[in-house]
Formats: sequence, structure tokens, C-alpha cells
Amino acid sequence: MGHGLTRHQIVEVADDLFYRQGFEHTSFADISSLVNISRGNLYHHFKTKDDILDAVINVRLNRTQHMLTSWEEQGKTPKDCIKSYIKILLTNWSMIRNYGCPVGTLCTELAKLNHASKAEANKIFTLFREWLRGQFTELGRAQEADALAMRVLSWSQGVATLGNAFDDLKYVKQEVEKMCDWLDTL
Amino acid sequence: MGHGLTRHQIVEVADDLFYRQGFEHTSFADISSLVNISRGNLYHHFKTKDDILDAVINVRLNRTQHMLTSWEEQGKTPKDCIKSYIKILLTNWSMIRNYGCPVGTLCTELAKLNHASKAEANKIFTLFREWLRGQFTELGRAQEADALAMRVLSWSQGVATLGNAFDDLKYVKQEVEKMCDWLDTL
DNA sequence: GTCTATACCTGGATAGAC
DNA sequence: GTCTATCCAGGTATAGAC
Repeated sequence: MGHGLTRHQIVEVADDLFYRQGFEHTSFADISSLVNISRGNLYHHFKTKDDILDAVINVRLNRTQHMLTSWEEQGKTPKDCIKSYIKILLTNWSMIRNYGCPVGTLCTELAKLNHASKAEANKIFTLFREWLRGQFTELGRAQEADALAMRVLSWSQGVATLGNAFDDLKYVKQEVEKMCDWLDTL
Repeated sequence: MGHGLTRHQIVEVADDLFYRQGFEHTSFADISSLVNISRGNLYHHFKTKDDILDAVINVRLNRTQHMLTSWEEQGKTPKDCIKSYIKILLTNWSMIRNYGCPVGTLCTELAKLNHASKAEANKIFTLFREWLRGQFTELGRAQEADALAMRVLSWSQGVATLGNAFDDLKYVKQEVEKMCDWLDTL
């Protein structure tokens, strides 16, 4: 199992394809052709497709953690931080529009496949949940912090799903505004 | 192309499998073995897998339409009707828990596959949307009826996705209550 | 570490006997 | 209408040469 540049590229490409095409729909041929290595060579780096998935989930967990940390560094108040989360609906709109929310769609796909890594994928949701809970706690809402975190999570999930289905940027913009307004009333 | 009992059974089984396993993950072998016919025979009834999908979407559209009509017959007020919609989260919890929302998950899968029938599947969302809009209009909220309909749709979508990911019935119950309370304040 | 070749299986789809 | 046999493409995975 390599740990070098090629392996890194494989995970990067797989991450992208799993998001855009779905895990199951992505083949070894898809990945290897984009990395410019042979199919057989892929197996030198990863024994199975499930191994690639685990590596992808790990990368997503790390990337999410870094994003959350950088939001905390940039935002002055907890509300600023939470708004950074809300606004990814717009920041990533060009992707969400076509492929939905990367977290939600992976979790639902793995749920249907009854995949062994389903629990790992769910951890990405948990990461967001606990971070949001922390922000609401800092806001002085310790008692209802988890419920508020879930509220923000589910709101954005719903908007991502419907924004994707109806391909409606205007709607997403309105909802993002509503969410920010709602947050300001807290 | 047959129109008899077998064809009906095929669509019924495919409907169930597409929901539980996903469209792509469901094979002709899966369907034919459950209908107790040979794989080859399946092709007597449907030329392609996409044809089966179209038939399934059609059935779902019809079923949804009937459900909406029966809600109107049962509910005395528009709020009763909307609550019938909200409560499917609990009525169908044993399925949502494992496989998510049948409408949302099909739409996101077809979006990733860039499937020709994506637009057809989205019509199920539209059916709910327009029916909800009608209910809010009757409630005397004509001007904001569509926005309210989208609000209800996205709220339930978000709750279904997170309820599925965290396998949390208690959370779903709380959200259903919150949605009903919110509706009562309108 | 990288590549080719290849085994093996499953899936979608067709042809033709009954 | 139903079946078997079969084709072909594509997918996962392995062996072994370089």
C-alpha cells in the first residue's frame, strides 16, 4: 500500500467522482484513467474499492475539521461562524445544484447499500453537529444547543435537496437569508 | 409489452427494490427472482431497465395523487390536510429509518446519474408542492402559499435525511411536533 | 512501483425453442 | 408468455513480467 503522491491523487479523484457520480457508479476504470495509471496499478495502492471509500471518507473528515477551524478563526462571534456554515449552500451552489449535498447524498447512498462504512460517513454529519452545538453553547444556548444544531443541519439539508431537485438558486438565496434572519433573532 | 398481472408484479417489486436498494444497485436478476420469472422473460414485459423506471415513477405519481386526494377527503381543514403530510415522517418511519425519503433519494440518485428520467421523478416533488400550495391558499395565505409549501417540503426532507443518518426516532417525533406547532401559529 | 495480461463474475440485452 | 442459451460490456480482483 503506497503512501506517496499517486495514492494521494487516487483519493482526490475518487473523492470527486464519488460525489459527482455516486460511489457505486464510479468504476476503477474511471478513477485510473483520470489519474493516468493502469487499472491494475490501482490495486497496488488499494486492495478494494471499499478501501478507497474509507480513504475518501477520512479525507472528507479531515477537510471538514479544517474548514470548521478556519471558520472559527475568521468569525468574530458564534453567529458569524454559524453563518459561514449556512452560506456554504451558496458558496458551493454550482456543485450542489448538480450533485446535491456531498454529506447527505453519500450517507443516503451508503444507507441503501447497507454499506459497512455507513457509520464512518455519518461521522461527517456528527462533526458538523458537534461544532454547531459548540457555537450555540457559546451563544448562551447550552440547554437547547443540540436541538438548534440539528435544526440548522436539517434546514440546510432540506434546502440542498430541493434546490437540487428544482434547480432553483433564487429559492436557495431566500432560504439562506431566512436562516440568517432566524439566527439573528436568537 | 404485456399489460397483465405479471407486468403489474414487476413494477410493484421494482418500485420496492428501487426504493430500498437504489435504482442502479437493483438488477434484473433481483427483480425476476422476486417475481418468480426468468431474467429473459422480464424482457418480454420491458425492453430496458429505464422502461421499468419510467413505469415505477408513473405508479408513484398515481399513488401520490391518490394519497393527496384521500387526505383531502379525510381532513376537515387545510391544516388537517397539511398535518397528514407532515405525519408521514412517523407513519413511514420504519422505512425512512432504513432507506430515507423515497422521493428525495430517487431524485438525488437520478441527478448524479444524470438520468433522462430525472425530470419525471421531480414531478413527484412538484405534485406535493402544488398540493401544499393549494392548502395554504385555502388557509388564506395565497400570496406566500408557494414559499410555505417549499418550507414544509424542505423541512420534512431535512428531517428525513437526518433521522435516517442518526437513526433517531425521538428527534423525528420532536420535529413533527414542532412543524405542527408552527403550522398552528399561521 | 508500474505495467500487461488475464481470470472471473455480474449485468444488460438478444435469439430462438417451446 | 415463458423459458434456456448465449453475447457482450464492464466491473473487481490477481499474477507475474519488467
